[in-house]
Amino acid sequence: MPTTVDYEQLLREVDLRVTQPRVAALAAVYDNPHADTGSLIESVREELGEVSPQAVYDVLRALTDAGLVRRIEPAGSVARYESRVGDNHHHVICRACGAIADVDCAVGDTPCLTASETHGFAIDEAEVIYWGRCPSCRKETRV
Amino acid sequence: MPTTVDYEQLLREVDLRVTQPRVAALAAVYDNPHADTGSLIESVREELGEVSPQAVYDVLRALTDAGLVRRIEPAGSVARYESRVGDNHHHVICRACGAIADVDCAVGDTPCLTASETHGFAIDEAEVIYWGRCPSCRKETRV
DNA sequence: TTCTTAACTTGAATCGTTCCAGAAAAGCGG
DNA sequence: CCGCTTTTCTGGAACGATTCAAGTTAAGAA
Repeated sequence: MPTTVDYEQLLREVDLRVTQPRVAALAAVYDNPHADTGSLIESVREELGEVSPQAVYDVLRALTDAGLVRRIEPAGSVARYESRVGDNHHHVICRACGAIADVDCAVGDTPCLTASETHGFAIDEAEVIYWGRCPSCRKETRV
Repeated sequence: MPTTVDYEQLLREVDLRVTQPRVAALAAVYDNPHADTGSLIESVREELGEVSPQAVYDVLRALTDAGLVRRIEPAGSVARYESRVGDNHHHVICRACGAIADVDCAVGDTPCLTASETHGFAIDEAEVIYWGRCPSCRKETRV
């Protein structure tokens, strides 16, 4: 579990000024995987008191641009953020409740990076989303 | 190239009433692959005259629910629709201009359907998006 | 044709997100 | 430690895609 000092270190490494909202937002993303912006705003507020939503939006954008966090936008959902970056993992999402879980690459490190026909595109990332139903939603349907 | 009769046939097959907006919207999706809702509304209006945006929204939802068209929502983009359904193909999207092209499955029919660790999820679809730069945007950068 | 149901119109509302101008704070050189 | 410069944060408003609600119209069955 990273400490405040670790978060400050991460920020400095990407030339971002160390501010309370940034440290708190970074910690919130680490503590709440796949959380949406609203949840993160709440987390930051629990830590620091009143903070404007726009500040959190700005911070998340800065963190995303710097590569410290990853923004994911599943269809039919609001933007979500996660702290795992650069390891080429994917996601499995429940159609019913929207729950998200991490899935490591099925085949080696960059499995789907090789499309059959690229139409001349220079591909730099393959994003994979597995759609299905999570365990608890499967139970509910059976009842 | 399907005709109006073909579209009517498709609608009847899924127990949807045949209406002018529906036929026009279905034709629009076939004629404009990966078009967003706004473009489809325009296409329908060129065909039928004044049609309310909500009608097109409703029609597209009905067509999507019926499985006649597929709705895709790339991150950072509005909803788009395509007529290719049920063939498990994927997409390559340009980060710069948002252009979308179809990509057939790299490995057989259901390549990525086998995640390494499913967390108990019942997976029914694997959605793959290849992110990169399209040929024309690559040219622009070089200049 | 007549009836029933589904579909369309009109109008407004919602919600996540972004933009703007001004105030505040952090970092840095002195 | 002090003041300056730059960046960030605040507060408010705006935006745009999508959805909701109520009433009217049209499609398909009897």
